[in-house]
Amino acid sequence: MSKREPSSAPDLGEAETAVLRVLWEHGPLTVREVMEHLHDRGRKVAYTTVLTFLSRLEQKGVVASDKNGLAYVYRAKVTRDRVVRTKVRDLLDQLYDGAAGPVVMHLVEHERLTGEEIDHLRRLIDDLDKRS
Amino acid sequence: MSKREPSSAPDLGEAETAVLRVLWEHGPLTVREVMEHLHDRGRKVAYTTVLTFLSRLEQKGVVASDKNGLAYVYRAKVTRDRVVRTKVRDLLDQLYDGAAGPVVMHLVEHERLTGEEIDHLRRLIDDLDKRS
DNA sequence: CCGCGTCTACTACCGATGTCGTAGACGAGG
DNA sequence: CCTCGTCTACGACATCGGTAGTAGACGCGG
Repeated sequence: MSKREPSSAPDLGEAETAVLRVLWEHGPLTVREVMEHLHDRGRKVAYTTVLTFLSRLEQKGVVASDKNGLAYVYRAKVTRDRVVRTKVRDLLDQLYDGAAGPVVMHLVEHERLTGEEIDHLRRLIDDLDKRS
Repeated sequence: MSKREPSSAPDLGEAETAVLRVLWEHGPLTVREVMEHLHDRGRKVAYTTVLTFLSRLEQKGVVASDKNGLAYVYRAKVTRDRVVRTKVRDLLDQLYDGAAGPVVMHLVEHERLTGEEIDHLRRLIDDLDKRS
C-alpha cells in the first residue's frame, strides 16, 4: 500500500539517497563517476552496485539517463527539497501523526544550530507571525 | 554495519514504531489490547502479527513483558524522546551529514506550526542566544 | 582482425520488516 | 473430564533495500 501524494518522491533507501545526493551535488554523472564520489565519501561500493542503484532510481522515476557516446550519464529528476519533504513527512507521520511542532522543538533543543541558523530561524518566525 | 551510539535506540520499522506509540500513549498492555488500539488507529493487523512485533521489540530491548496471570503485559522500555532522537539523527545524517539547520528551516517554512508552537519556539531560540 | 578494458543487463543473495497461519499449552465452564 | 476460547511459540512467506558476480555488447589500440 503506502499511497504517496502526487508531490511526494517515492520511498528511497539510505544508500539510494546517498547516490541521489551525489547527483545533486555534482551535476550529471556516469556510473563510474558516481562510484568515485561515493568512494570519496567513504562508501566503498562495487561498480555494479552503483549501477543497480541507478537503475532502481530510474525505475522509481527519480533519475534519468542519456546515452552520451559510450556510457550513460545520469541526472537527478527530483529536487533535494522534494526528497527532504517526503522523508520529513514520513517521519512526522510515524512519530506524531504528522504534527511538525514536536520535531521542531526536538531539533532546536537537542541538536546544535549555528549562530547563523538561529538568526535565520528567528527571521522566519517573525515572518510567520506577521502573516498570521 | 550501522553502529548505534549507546544513547540510540535500535532501528525500528514503521509498524514497530506504531506499536511502541500505543505503549507510550496507553500504559502497559496485553497483546490483545495493543491490537485493539492499533485497530482503532486504522491499522488492521492480525493478533499474531502484533505478537510478532512485540516479540521483536523485546528482542531489540525496547519493550519488556511481565506475565500477569494468564497473559503477558508489555511495556515500553525506551522513551519516546530516545526514539525520536534516533530517527531524527538518522534523517539528518542521511540528508545533510548530520546538520540540523536545513531540516529545521524546512520544517518552519513548509510545515504548519500552531501559534503556540511558534511562541514556544521563539522562547527556545531566545534561550539559545543567551547561552551563546 | 583480435584481444582488452569498459559498460550494461541479468540474476542472485541476504537481512530486515510486515504479515500471518498453525499447533500446542492452559484455564474456565459445563 | 472434556471442550472451547485464549495465549504463546514457531515457522513461513513476500517485499525491499544493500551488495555483488557474471556474461555479453562494444569500441579502441595494435
